[in-house]
Amino acid sequence: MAAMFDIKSFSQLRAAVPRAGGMPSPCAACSVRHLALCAAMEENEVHEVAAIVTTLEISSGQPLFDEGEPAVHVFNVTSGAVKVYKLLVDGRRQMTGFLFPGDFLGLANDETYAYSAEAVGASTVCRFPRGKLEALLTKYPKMERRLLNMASHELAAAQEQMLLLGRKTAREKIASFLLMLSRRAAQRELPDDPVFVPMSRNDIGDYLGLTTETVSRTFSDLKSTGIIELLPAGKVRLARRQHLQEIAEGA
Amino acid sequence: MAAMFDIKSFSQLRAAVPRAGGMPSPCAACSVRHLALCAAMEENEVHEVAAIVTTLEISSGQPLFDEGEPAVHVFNVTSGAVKVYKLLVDGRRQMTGFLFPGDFLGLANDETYAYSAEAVGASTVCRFPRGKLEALLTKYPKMERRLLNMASHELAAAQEQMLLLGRKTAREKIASFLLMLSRRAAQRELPDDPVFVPMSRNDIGDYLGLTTETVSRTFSDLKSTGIIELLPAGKVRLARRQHLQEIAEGA
DNA sequence: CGCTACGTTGAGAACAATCAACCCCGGTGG
DNA sequence: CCACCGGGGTTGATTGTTCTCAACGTAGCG
Repeated sequence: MAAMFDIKSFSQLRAAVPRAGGMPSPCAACSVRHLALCAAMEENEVHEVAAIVTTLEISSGQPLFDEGEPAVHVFNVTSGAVKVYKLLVDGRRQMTGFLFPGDFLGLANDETYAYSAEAVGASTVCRFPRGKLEALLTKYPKMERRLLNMASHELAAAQEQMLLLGRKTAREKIASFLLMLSRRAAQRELPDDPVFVPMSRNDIGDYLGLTTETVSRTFSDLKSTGIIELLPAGKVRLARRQHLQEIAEGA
Repeated sequence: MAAMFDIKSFSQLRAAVPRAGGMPSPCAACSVRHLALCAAMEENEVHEVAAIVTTLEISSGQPLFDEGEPAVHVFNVTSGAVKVYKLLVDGRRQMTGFLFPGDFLGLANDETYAYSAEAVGASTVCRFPRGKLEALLTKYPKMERRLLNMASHELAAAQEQMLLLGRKTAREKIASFLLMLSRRAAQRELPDDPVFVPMSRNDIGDYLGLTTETVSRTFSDLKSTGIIELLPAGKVRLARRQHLQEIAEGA
């Protein structure tokens, strides 16, 4: 298979953010506002968000923050993808999520981040100072409600992932993973059938609790059964989606 | 080993809730208020919570709700313990959490519960109609903030559990589990060294992504190494806590 | 007083991990 | 310009941890 990740094809994940350099309000033109925290805000209120936000361009592999650092910022992904993970002392890694445009990260009860985050391919995020965001949440309870909803969604996703990690076979894990990527792409109005898989086999393994080799073998296996097709540039066609769905559910 | 669970010893989990039958405000005397959602409320405000709450006595094994049911209520555990889990179609089960007094459950973005919940031993919970609680959250933003904090804590715990499920060995899982129980008991000012383990080997297995047999073998193994001691009535002494800690962290 | 549920232990099987070789592609520097 | 190098992916052979199947003990309950 061709390299799973290259910058050119990765651009398909980038939501277009048409704005002139130095424009004061990146939020007004934000293409993922309907998915993000800011969905709670009216047109005439977003400037208050814009006032505290910094837009950052993150190049591939660059960290946003590391586990244990003081949690001074929270983030919203606006283009590209971000992976978040935890490590054991001997280096074993568990990816706890892949985040796409509109997704939120950095919530911490503690004063430090509970996980590390880094860009998968070139990405952009908007960054909020934690204190200022909290002030905004206090001023706009509907924004806080929105955040609670997002956290609650995340919690449901985390529980689904626990089911996957604890009880599914390698085959079921990969099937679930591909369908999850497809569903999330559809939500963002990106191509969801030849679905774009921007992360490496190793990253996928660390997300699903498998090794690189098992991920690779399982892809090959699903391919040889005609359930998926591996296309160039990291795209995967879900040739028999219904069958894939059944595998994912453990049927 | 003696049965891991019996009603008599289970009573140690019950926080004393001294109140006369039919008293109007169970919340005023609630012994876990400082841990629960109501921690956000002042003395003179709890009656508003009491007005919408119903206190339920749940006997061992009785369900609170099942995955997929309309999510009309949310709950706060006040005594005993509750297990929450998800199922695959063929019956494989993943426990997504064990909840103790003060813990909250039933958050659902969707209109249906994303998981099932049932009592582990006789327990009591207080039940809120979802709509009325939401109204209260709107009236008292500090309560909503409290809920967000609780959700955020849960999220961190879920991520920790993903690390466990995806990357830890059986031995590491059991060590982590025992320490988690001990920590949570300490938070509730219950005995944390001979720690009380109220759930069955099977429940533990479904929480840790292991089989009953592996759980049992691993307990035996830790015991024969002198790291833990299995006491009657489901109590476990963490004889070498530091060592257990190192195992849990993967050292 | 047997029955059932739970726990323990053993033997063997199986799924995924590990160790290893190889390919392909892209980038780099001689 | 092309050979080298390194990262990612695939595939094979073997190992090993955990699962499965099975037997048995014990405690509590009807």
